[in-house]
Amino acid sequence: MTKIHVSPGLSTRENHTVSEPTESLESSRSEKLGKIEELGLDPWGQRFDDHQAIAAIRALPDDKPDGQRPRVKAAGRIMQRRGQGKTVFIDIWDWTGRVQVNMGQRQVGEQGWALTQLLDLGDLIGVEGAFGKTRMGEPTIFVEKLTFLGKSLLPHPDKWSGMQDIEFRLRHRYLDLIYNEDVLKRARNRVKIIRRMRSYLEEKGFWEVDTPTLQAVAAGAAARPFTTHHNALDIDLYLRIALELPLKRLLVGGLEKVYEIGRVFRNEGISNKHNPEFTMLELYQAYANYETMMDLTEGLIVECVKDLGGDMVLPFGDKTIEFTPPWKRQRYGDLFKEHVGVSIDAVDGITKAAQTICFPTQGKHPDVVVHHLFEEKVEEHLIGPVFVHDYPASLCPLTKRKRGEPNIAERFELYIHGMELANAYTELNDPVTQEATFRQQLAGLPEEESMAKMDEDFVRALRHGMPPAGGLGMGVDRLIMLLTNTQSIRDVILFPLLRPQ
RNA sequence: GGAGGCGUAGCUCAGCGGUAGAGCAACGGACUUUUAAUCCGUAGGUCCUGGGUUCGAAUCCCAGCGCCUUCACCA
Repeated sequence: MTKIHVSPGLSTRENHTVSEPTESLESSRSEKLGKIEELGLDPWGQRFDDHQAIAAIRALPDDKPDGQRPRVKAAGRIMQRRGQGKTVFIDIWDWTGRVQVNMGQRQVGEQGWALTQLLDLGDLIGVEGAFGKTRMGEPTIFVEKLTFLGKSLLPHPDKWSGMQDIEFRLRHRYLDLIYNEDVLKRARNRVKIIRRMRSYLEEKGFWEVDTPTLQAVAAGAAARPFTTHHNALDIDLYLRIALELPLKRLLVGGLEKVYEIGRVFRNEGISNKHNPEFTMLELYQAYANYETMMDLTEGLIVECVKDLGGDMVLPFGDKTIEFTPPWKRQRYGDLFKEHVGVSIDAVDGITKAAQTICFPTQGKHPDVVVHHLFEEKVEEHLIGPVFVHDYPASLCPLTKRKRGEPNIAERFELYIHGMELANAYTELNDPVTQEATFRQQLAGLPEEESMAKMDEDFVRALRHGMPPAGGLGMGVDRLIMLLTNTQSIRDVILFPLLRPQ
């Protein structure tokens, strides 16, 4: 991509090399790279041991008199440069912070000073020297030894305006991390949240397992899968759409508490709440039920919130979310009555309510109408966190029924800020019902149309006896959105899917 | 997939029918405590792509591509 022009009107200046006027920005940096080599230095750097985090250096006392100043060693990227004749001030940045360093001609030696002249914004350097303050009061590393650690051949974004263009940021996330502070902070918080999830589940006695991403049948959820192909076996395979069925097989195998935090792939639309690949937490606990899952879910998220800083009230957009436990637990039917104004089994009232929002009811199962009304009228009020539980059974055919209430399924969804964040059941462990329901769902649908897939092997596993169990699925990306006040899923996923350019 | 918006220098943006502009970055020069350093000088463009209208298009029109917003779809 480098443009190299040979212009006929070469410079008339003498005694030193002048860069070509038409030369690209990149090749002037390439020239400097050559000059760094001529100094006998490695323009791509070498191992640089025992450097300190910039934040740690900045925490050191900076008010000692010359001679008693702490010795420090740092590595980082050049963010700004202010020349002042025979001294130069450079801001270097690492993932903990930013600090000013000073190179004086006398202090860094002949080679160091020659190197200083070749430094560009974006280059990586290592510095060693004393840490103190300048006359202007700025904490500064006064460099005595300068080490070159890596050349940036391409110019970096504007030091002041940074990167604004969203597309540019997404396609150059590595620069976004450097130049937009929030991006690194959010990535950091994502790491913290997932780390705390793992440690919490470890404390509770769960095993983390890995189950296949490539599957012969993409089952466990109603979603369109991605297709791929295995050459040696000459078979089509699917990328998983859920973690559920392999994990439940492990329940059959005697693993009483298992979970997986893993990527699932759904070949569907993209929006600020949907990425084609996203991270799910699914966990299953033998001899438990959906109430066990409520306690566990609440504990898990509360611990994550604590770990982010301890404040139980977090901002989200123009609202705040109060995470202090215990969270509300409300029956689906009660919420429906409260916000729609009619009872969940009052068919006439429901039809009338549906008409007020112009939702056609003809030929529809009453519970389908009920759920549409729920989404329209109730969800927006669920700022929560709130566990909505005891769903109409027809909405969740693969869930165990409540004892003595055959029309109610033991399921909850956790709502926070109107968003469905987690979904949990008392798992159906009856293979006969499971298979019948599968078949009923598939009835009359051509293979391609149906998004719910029959997994014969899974039903066989159930026939060997799966313990009664509670199961939970949670959208990890969405949880991170809520806990980090992020409106778009693309900003909690480092590399969201973009159309190739 | 529908509707709307955006796409101009490496980055951030202005220009919206009459020679392509600014700040930062870059290049040459001055300056040993600056901090968005300053000062003097220089260079930098497929105005997203392709058509059309016009004497003349970055600008107006059409199509395409990409991104954003929103709706639809989505356990």
